[in-house]
Amino acid sequence: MEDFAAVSGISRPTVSKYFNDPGSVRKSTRERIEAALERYDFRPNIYAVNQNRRLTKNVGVVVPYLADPFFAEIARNIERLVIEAGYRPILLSSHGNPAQEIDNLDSLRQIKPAGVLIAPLGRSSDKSAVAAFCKDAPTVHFDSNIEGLGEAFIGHNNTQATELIVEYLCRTGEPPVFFEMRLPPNPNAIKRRNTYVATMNRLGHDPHLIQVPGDGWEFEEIGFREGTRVIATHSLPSNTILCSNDRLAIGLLSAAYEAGLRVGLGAGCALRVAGHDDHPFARYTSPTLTTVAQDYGRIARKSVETLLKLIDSDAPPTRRETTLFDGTLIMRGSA
Amino acid sequence: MEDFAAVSGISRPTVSKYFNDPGSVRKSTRERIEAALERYDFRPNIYAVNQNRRLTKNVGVVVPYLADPFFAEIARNIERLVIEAGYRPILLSSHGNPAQEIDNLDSLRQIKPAGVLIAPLGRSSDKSAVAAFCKDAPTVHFDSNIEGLGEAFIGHNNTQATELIVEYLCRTGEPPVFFEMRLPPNPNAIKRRNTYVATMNRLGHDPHLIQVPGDGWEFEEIGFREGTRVIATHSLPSNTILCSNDRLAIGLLSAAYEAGLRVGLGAGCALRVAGHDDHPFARYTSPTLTTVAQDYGRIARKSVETLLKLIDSDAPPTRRETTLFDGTLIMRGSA
DNA sequence: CATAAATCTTTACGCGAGTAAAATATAAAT
DNA sequence: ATTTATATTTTACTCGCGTAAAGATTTATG
Repeated sequence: MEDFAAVSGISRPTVSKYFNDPGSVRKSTRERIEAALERYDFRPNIYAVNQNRRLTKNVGVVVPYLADPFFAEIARNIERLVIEAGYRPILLSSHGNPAQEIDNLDSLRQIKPAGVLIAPLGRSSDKSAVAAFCKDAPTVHFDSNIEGLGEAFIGHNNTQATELIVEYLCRTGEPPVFFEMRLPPNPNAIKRRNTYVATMNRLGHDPHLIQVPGDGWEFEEIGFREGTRVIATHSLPSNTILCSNDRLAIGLLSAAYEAGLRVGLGAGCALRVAGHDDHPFARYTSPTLTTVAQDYGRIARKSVETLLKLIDSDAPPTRRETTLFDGTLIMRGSA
Repeated sequence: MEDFAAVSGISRPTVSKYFNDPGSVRKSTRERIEAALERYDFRPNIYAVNQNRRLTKNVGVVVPYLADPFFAEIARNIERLVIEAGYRPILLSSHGNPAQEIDNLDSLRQIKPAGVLIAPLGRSSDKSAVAAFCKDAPTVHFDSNIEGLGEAFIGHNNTQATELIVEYLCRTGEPPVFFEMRLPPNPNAIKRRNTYVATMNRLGHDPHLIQVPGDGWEFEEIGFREGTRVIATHSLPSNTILCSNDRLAIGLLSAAYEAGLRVGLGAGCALRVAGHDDHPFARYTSPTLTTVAQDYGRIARKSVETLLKLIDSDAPPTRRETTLFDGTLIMRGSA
C-alpha cells in the first residue's frame, strides 16, 4: 500500500481510508486513486487488514446439510445478499453431523466474523456449544429454531402451512395419515406433527401417525425403505399420506411406484401423497409432488437484513425476535 | 501468544515453532505447552499467522453449481480429505455463472491459498482468466477438463462409460437415441455425444441425436420441457433414450409420466430411459434410473492427493497429468 | 566426564495494514 | 478576500506472529 500510495500521489493513510470507505475521501482524490488502481490493480492484503480489526467483514453461514438442494438454494440466496451488502460469506455445511457443526463454529470463531447465520442441526445440536458461540458473535438463526439461542430467529410458519395442507387434503379426499420419522432431526417436524394432530381433531377426524425408524439425513432412503414396508404390510388406514417433508415424500413416491400403486388424484389412483417444503426436485417427481412451499426467498432476505441490522447497531437487541413466513399451497399431481 | 508463552513457561518463538509443527520441539516442551493449552485454550490469530506466509494452509475448492447434489457430494468428499491432510478448505460455488467463477478465483487469490481444486464451468468459463489464475497457485482441475489448464486433471472416463451403457442398451433392446442440450455447458457432454455416435456406428446402428435448446444449469427443467415436446410430436425413432446426464433424464422421466408413457423394461412399457453420472437422486425416480456411475469417491481422493503432492514438491510438474476413472453400469428400472 | 549435537532463550526486525494526533491544504460560505 | 469547515499529509505507534542470529542450556554420544 505504501508503494501504491506513492504512485497514485496520495498518502498511505488516505488510501487506507479509501479502501475502508471510498465515499469518505474527496471526489478528486477518489478519482486519482481509482485511476492508479486501473493501472496497478493493487489490493489490500486481507490478512493485514483483518489483523487489527476487532471484527472483520466476514459473515459465517452454517447449514446442516449442503447436499440437500433445499439448503443449497437457501445458502445461495443468502450468499448473494451478503455479498451485495459488502460482506464476505463463508459457507460451511455440518453434513448432518453435530461434531462437524461444532467444528464449523470453532473455525468461524477463528476468523472473527462480523456475524453468523446458522441453521442448526436441531435435535442433535450441542446446545451449550452453540449457545457459547452465540455470545462471541452476533448470530441469527434460521430454518430450525432452538429456543432462546441466537439474537433472532427467522423461519417457516409450520403451523399455518400444515393447517393449509391438512385442510386441503381433507377437503379433496380422505383425511391424511401423517408419515414421519420417529425421531426427526429437526424441530420443524415436531411442529408439523402437532399441527397435523390438532387440525385433524378440529376437523373431526382421527389423526394417525406413522412414525418410522431411521437416523441421519438420508430422508429419501428412509421414505423409500419404510414406505415400501408400510405399503407391503397394508398398514395404511387412509389412501392419503401427508409426509413430514418433501424428501420423505420423494422416497415414498418411489416406493409406491415400485409397489405398482398409482399415485394421484384421478380415477385409478390408489394413493395420494403430499409433502412439505417445496423442495427443488418436487416438481420433477412422478407424479409431481403436491406440497406446501416455504418462502425461502423471504426467509433468506429477512435473515440477512436482521443480521446486518445487528451488526450495525452495536448494542445487542433487547429481546429475541422471531419471524415466521407463511407457506403457500402448491397443488401438483400427487394429491 | 506472548502471554500464553509466559504462563506456559516457554519462550514465544518456541511456542510459535510448536504451532507450526508440534513435532519440531522436544517432547518435554511439547507436553508443557499442551498442558498450558488445556488451561487457557489459546489459539494463534489466523490473520497474523498468515500475514507473513507466502502461502497459507488454505485450499480453495471451486465447483460450478453447488445446488446440484452431485457437486455437493463430491465437494463434501474433497472437504473431508483436505481437512484430514491438515489444510483448510474454502468451498465456493460458481452458481453456473462465469462472472461468479472469476469472482471466486479473485477472492481465492486474496487468501493466498496453498493450492486450488477447481471444477470449471466448462464452455462458458473465461479460459484466459482461469489460465492466469493457474499461474498464481498450484491448481488441479477435476470433473470438467479445459485442455492445457491446471497442473493436472482428474475426471470420469466418459468414453468407456458411454460405450458401456450404449452397448448395454443395444444388447437389451432397441438401440438408443441420444438426448442432450444443443449447447451443453460442460465438455463431458461432447465426449459422451461423440462416443455415442462412434459406438452406434461400430455396432452397426444409425446414431440419432436429439439436441434440444436450453441454457443454464436447470437441467431437469430442460429435460422436462423438451422431453414433453419430443414425446408430443412423436419425433422419437426409437423407444430407447440415452440422456447426456441424469438430471436431463430425471426431467425426461417426469415428462414421460405426465404424458402417460410407462417407462421401463417389462411388457407394457413404451419407453426406456437411461442417464449418466449416477446422480444421488437417480435411485429415487419413478422408475429408478438406469445409468453409468461416476466413481466420485476416487475422483475426489485422487484430486486431493495430486494437489497435496504438488504443494509439497516446490517444483512445478514436468507435464500435465490426466487421470480418468472408469464408470460402472448401474442397472435399475428405467432401462 | 568431556564433547558434540540438538533445543531453547533472548533479542530484534519485518509483515501490511489500521489509526490517532497534529500540521497543513483545500473547498465552501460569508 | 476572509473565515470556517472539511479533507489530506506527516509522523508514529499498534496488532500478533514468523523468523533469523547469537548465546545459553539441555540431551545424546563416545
